[in-house]
Amino acid sequence: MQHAAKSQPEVAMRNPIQCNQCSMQSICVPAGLVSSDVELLDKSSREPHVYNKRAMVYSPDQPMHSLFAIKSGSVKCYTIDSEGKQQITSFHLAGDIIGMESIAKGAAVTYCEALETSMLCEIKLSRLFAQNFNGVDKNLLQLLSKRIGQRNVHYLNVVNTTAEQRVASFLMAMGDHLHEHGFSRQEFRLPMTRTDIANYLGLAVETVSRIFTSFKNQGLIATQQSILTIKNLQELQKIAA
Amino acid sequence: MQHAAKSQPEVAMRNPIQCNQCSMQSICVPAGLVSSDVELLDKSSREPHVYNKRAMVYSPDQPMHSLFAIKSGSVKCYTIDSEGKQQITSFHLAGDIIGMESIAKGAAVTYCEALETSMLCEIKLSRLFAQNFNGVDKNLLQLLSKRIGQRNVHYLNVVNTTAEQRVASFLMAMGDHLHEHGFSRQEFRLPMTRTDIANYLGLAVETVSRIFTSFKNQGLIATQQSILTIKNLQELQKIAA
DNA sequence: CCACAATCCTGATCTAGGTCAAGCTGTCCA
DNA sequence: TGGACAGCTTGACCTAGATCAGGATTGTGG
Repeated sequence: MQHAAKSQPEVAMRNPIQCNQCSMQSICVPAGLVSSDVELLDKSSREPHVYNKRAMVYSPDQPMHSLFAIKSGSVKCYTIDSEGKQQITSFHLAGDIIGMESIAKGAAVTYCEALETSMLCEIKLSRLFAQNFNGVDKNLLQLLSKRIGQRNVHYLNVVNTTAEQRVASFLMAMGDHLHEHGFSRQEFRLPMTRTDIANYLGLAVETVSRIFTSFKNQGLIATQQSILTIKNLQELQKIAA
Repeated sequence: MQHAAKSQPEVAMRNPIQCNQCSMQSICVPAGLVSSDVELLDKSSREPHVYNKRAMVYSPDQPMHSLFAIKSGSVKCYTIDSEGKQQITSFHLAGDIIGMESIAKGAAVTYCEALETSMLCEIKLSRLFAQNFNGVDKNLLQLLSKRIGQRNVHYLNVVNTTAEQRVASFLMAMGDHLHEHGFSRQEFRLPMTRTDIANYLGLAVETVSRIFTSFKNQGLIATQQSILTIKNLQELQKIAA
């Protein structure tokens, strides 16, 4: 992800990192493969594709037999309801694998749009299955299982919680995710708009804005442009709980 | 599930149905196996276990390397928050496979409790993997993928919707699920309390109760005890949308 | 078959957060 | 370099649904 403290810009775009050198190896689908197996991966599974801000990665009903690994940047997944209103189901940052909910149908079930210039690797399922890599299925299975758990956690964060709790746990989740991928937990860029955050959390923009202001006044966070600093992790955590 | 129109009580308990005769075959994990393979399944994967009302199927952190297929009855899955309050993440009826979110951790992440006398088959993952059944992994994968999609749908039904919409789409979802498994879409038993429904949908019990009454007054539904009849599917659907 | 506990319903208030309106800030391009 | 536009903030008001309180049903164990 385009990040304040540790950004890796177009370099990787011109010199694609091999899977066995990739920083995402431990979380990527090929995780658990010995390095020699990685070589066998389809070339298209190794070369990241660049998406500009607002570019669509996939759309509902589009046939899809791949997952995508986000090497850098971020995306939002959303559906459009009967009144044409966007409803965001998830945000994904560098280090995430997306598209898991498409496997059942063989086609995308949501829109997926880049929030900023992003690099994604396409991982073709057919290759994974055909080459019958040892351990791949089990890894994939664990990945999907984990995702179900994450969806449950997000659900719990939204149902039966106050607006303050939702925003606090959203910020904590962002920090935790980035931290897991070697970035700072307390200082990062929010690639999505307040409107997107509000939509995702089931709140009005105004509410999100007010809560940000309130958190700033309490000295819990600081912002300048889209850079967010968590100044009091403990207290924010307490609110999120 | 214990059902008004089509119930299958203790019979199956005493004479366990073989997997290849089981009505759930098409949705169960062994789906896609040829019948001869089914014979190889662990005996424990074929004999349903009976859980009485309020019996716990599993609890968080309990080591778990199985899925459970609900042959009859129903369960609720929930977590307990920091204040000791129960928060229901999902209900499951006959025909559902549960425990998918436990695969990643190798241990349960929620409580799972029978809502009524229920029969569940334990499906050991180790057996499925060890015997390396052809097609099992792919089926499992599709199952998990589908579940992620379902979790998203439920999330969308709760975020940014009115109380009326939530209750309507909850009832529709119940009907649809039962219909998929050969039961009546419009007349069924609600095995969970209003309190449980409210908790699941992020509402107060009183609100759920009022909406049930309102739907009754509008002639959309009828209830007697826990039997619910959807009298105007179209209208209810319209509200749910 | 009765009693008592759980569940369900209904009415009266209260409030978190939505909605509406308007001003502010930053950024992009002519 | 100055609109114009998208995003953000703030204030005033208003409603959906929570909370509180009580009463009606149900169903369950002794």
